[in-house]
Amino acid sequence: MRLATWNVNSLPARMPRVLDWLGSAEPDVLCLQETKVADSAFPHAELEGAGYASVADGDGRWNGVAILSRVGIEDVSRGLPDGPGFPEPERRAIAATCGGVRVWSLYIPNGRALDDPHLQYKLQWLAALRESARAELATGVPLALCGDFNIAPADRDVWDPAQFVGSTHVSAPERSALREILALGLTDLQPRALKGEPFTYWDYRGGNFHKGLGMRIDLLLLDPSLERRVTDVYIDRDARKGSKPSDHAPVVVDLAEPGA
DNA sequence: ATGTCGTGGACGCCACGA
Repeated sequence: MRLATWNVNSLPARMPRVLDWLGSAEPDVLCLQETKVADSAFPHAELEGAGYASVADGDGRWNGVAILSRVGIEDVSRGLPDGPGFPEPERRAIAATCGGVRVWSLYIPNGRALDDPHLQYKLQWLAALRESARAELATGVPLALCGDFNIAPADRDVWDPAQFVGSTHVSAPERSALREILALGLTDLQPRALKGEPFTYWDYRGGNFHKGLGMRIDLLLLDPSLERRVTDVYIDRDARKGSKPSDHAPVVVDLAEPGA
């Protein structure tokens, strides 16, 4: 099974690129974030035409998550149980069982600045995610948490750690909240570094992509049963190139059949 | 470290979020 995650920064704006990518990468399951589309306008039919069933949770201008699958989508759940709001709950989590894997598509709050209330919201959100992950692991169904975590797990996951002192995405509380999730027994898959950089996100501004000024903030967290099945993990850096790209690249994992 | 995006409201630009 090929499983991928991609923050598309507006699905309506990115449909040509997404359809293109589905055709070339042929993922079995694709988690999307920042779809920025209301459920009533979600392009289910167009994706069905490309061979993918889809489920979504979005309310328009901001946020929005979805899961696309060609290996089934069952037991869909929207939102993060007991998650915080800002002030109301936002569309940042959807889960479904696809091909025997419990897949979560997650868009963790940005945090904005270390002294911003949004950072506390982010930490509360991660704590609620940890409790959801704990409950999911207890079911025994293979679990994959996929998405834009808005956290660079280690210093090597940003282009220059010195530039990030005092910023979100690298702070001790954020990294510690992520470590607490991993401590439940999940592995942060390390993608093959293409062109020597492990990044998944490059700001649109300043030609950052071409200068290699990126971050690894899009993560695949797998439980041990899935981690044992991994045959490859990579970032599709080419998807960040060309006309009207997202500012994120897809992260892809290939899983051998269970017991293979 | 920002020179860019995407969205939507009231426009032919601005505010906001990232």
